[in-house]
Amino acid sequence: MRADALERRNTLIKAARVVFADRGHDAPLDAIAARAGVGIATLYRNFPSRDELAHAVARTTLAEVRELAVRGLDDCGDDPEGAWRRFVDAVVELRMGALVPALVNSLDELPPDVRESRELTKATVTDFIHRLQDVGLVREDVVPLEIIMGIAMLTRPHVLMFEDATANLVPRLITVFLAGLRPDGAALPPPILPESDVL
Amino acid sequence: MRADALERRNTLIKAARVVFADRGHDAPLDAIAARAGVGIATLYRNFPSRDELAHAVARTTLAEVRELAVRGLDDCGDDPEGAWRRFVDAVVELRMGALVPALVNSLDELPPDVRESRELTKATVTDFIHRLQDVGLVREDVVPLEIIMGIAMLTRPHVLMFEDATANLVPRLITVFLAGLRPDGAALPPPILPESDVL
DNA sequence: ACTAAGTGGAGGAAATCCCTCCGTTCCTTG
DNA sequence: CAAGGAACGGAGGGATTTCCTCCACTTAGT
Repeated sequence: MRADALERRNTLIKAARVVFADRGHDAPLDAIAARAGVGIATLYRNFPSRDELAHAVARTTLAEVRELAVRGLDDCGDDPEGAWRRFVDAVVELRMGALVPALVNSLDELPPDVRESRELTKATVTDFIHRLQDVGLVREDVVPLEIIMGIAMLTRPHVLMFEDATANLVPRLITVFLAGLRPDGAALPPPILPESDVL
Repeated sequence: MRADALERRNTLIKAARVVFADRGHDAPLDAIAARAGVGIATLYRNFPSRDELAHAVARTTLAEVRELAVRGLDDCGDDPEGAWRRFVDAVVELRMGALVPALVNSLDELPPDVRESRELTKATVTDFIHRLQDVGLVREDVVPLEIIMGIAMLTRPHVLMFEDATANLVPRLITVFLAGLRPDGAALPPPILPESDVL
């Protein structure tokens, strides 16, 4: 494969991740090509179908999440609290909210390697959270899956819901959510949210 | 206005609320008419544009939320905890998640009465939450608006994201969120979430 | 029973999105 | 540095979805 072609391919995957995150799993493919600064044909040549593109995104994202969880587990000895916070922040940054449909909708036709990656990631994240529960940072009456789902729900595509406001809002909501996950209450960073006119 | 026509109009508003909640603010109007058991023409006769329909939904929903907040304030003396929980449950039931775009996207062209209703509801809910903060049920470092937004985010349309699983998931996530809002930690109902294959 | 208000849904118009095709560009290798 | 082929871009026809009008028919109300 030609070097520049490979680079474009990766650019496409990155663009797809952003566009999926911003506009949902159904975003027009043209928008992805445009964001990648690439012709629509290039997209189709690399990923004949939307699913294949989504799977490519899933592969890299799942790998990243897994790596984050591994690192989290490593850091658990020293500073579990920091490890947890860093993990969540990074996962939020990845905004896998829009990815869920691709991983769930057609569970059966999921390519084996993606499915495998999914299981692996799930297992590692579960380990990590169980560890946090052992240490007493996360309440016991919560299933790891729920935590992931909560983060996913809170980081789902906004579709211009509130534009600027959201930038500060989501991290705040995540923090509240995290506080709700603790056996004790946890402090919150000060609200940056402007007294907007929303609602 | 003829009696049966009025009834159909209300049916349409109810149907619109459900469909908007299920499929988002962009749901096809045909789907709404179908759910109301009514021809598409009837919808257009009553609501010439999508916005007018959305505004009608907003009017009734805002009024309901306001009434809930008023009741919450009333019950605050006896049983603030129960009042809060009942309020949240009811608001979750209303699923105003999908309504937000209609109230935010074109803030300027919002019909005066809707805008007014919005302000009124906002004020009452804010009062309610401030009261809860005074009583020590809700942490002080959170803005009422954020709470509403959190609930809205967690109750946004799922679009078949996980179907059954979600039914149990959302209330659980709300509970975690509420726990995160408390100065202390709060207990959680037991997880009903099946060990699904999701993610 | 009469009338006017109200209804349903077919179907053309419009918008969106998909995806192929082919002339052009630019890596790469010798 | 030139030749060959890999890779590109984007126009545009086709398919799909959604909109929304139009009019023959139905029904509430007096």
